[in-house]
Amino acid sequence: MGESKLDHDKMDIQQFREDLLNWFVREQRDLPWRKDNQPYKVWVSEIMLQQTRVDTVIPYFERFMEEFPDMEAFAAADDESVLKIWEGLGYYSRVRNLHSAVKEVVEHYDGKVPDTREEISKLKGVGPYTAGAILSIAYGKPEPAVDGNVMRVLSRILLIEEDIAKPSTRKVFEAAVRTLIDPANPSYFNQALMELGALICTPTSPACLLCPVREHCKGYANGKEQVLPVKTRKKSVKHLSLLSAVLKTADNLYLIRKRPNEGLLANLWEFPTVEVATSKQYSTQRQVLSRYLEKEYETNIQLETGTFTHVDHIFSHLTWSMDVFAGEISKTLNHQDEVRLVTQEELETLAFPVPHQKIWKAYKEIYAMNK
DNA sequence: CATGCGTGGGT
DNA sequence: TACCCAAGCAT
Repeated sequence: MGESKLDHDKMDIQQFREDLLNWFVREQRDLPWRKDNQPYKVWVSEIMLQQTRVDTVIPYFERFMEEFPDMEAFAAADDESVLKIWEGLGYYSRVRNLHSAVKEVVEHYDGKVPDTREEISKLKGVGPYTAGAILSIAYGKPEPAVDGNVMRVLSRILLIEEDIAKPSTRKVFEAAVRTLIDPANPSYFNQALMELGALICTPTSPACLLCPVREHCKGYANGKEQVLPVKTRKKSVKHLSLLSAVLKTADNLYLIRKRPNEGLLANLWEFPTVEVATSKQYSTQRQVLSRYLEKEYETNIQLETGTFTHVDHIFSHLTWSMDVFAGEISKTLNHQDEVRLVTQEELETLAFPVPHQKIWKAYKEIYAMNK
């Protein structure tokens, strides 16, 4: 008597919270964005961490906070600096949206990050996960922050077999978190679930024997920890062949152009590049590229006979196979927004996608112009 | 709801 | 090699 199912679950939930949070207090990693809970820092770190590993983010976060220590500093930054500090981190629309949203907060929220889901969700780039993360970590609010870690961890603990690849499934886990979350410390609860997913309850071969909440785990109890979460995989990637050129004038200026302001690698700079149907012989490639460049830039261009490098790059949804020529431009051209002739030093202040960084690195090594 | 959007690491 | 994965969001 008095041992209703609800009472039993309540007891279990309290023990679960205690075991989880004790583990987190003991084992959490020392990360630069955990030094304090300033909303701005939490916000920046959460945007950087979207689909991105902790080890990758750390140096970016340090540089970011050094250059833009507060929202006012970041709001005042120019677009090129904003893109440059994100160079190599990927998903570049994140920083464009963050810049826009921080300016919005500085100008229309009196410099204070909103503390309700309703208001914070209006900011560009702040979706359901990021809203919950900021609200719980910076403001201590009992809001779910459901990311891939949380879905994996809770699918095992609660033995939830819904397909986590489906967008609608997130709601199931948000409901679960609302039941489980520790009202006394929502910040640690949410972070602990994610930390557990990163350190113990990993995608492959979870370390169940080291798990602080193994006794609460239905997946483990049923021998299903290896088959959870259920996740359907997606489509194959498309392969593209590209020809690219590093073009230099007689007075050592390089031709670069800005990519379109939306879509893949939006607003980043690149060496002139053209897509071709298939990879062909160098002589044919050289002809195709030469014709393209002369038509595009209406200037005389002399390409070297063979390519100086080949770059393969794998994106999440497509691959580039790039053959790259070096060449000379015989005439200068008018400066435009999208096309520029720049010195080596100027070039290196601008943001390039990784494959073009590889091209530039190979070019400098081959033409012995390091330093 | 499905798709596009980066990059680097792991097996 | 060829996947799969990582603190998602906008459209």
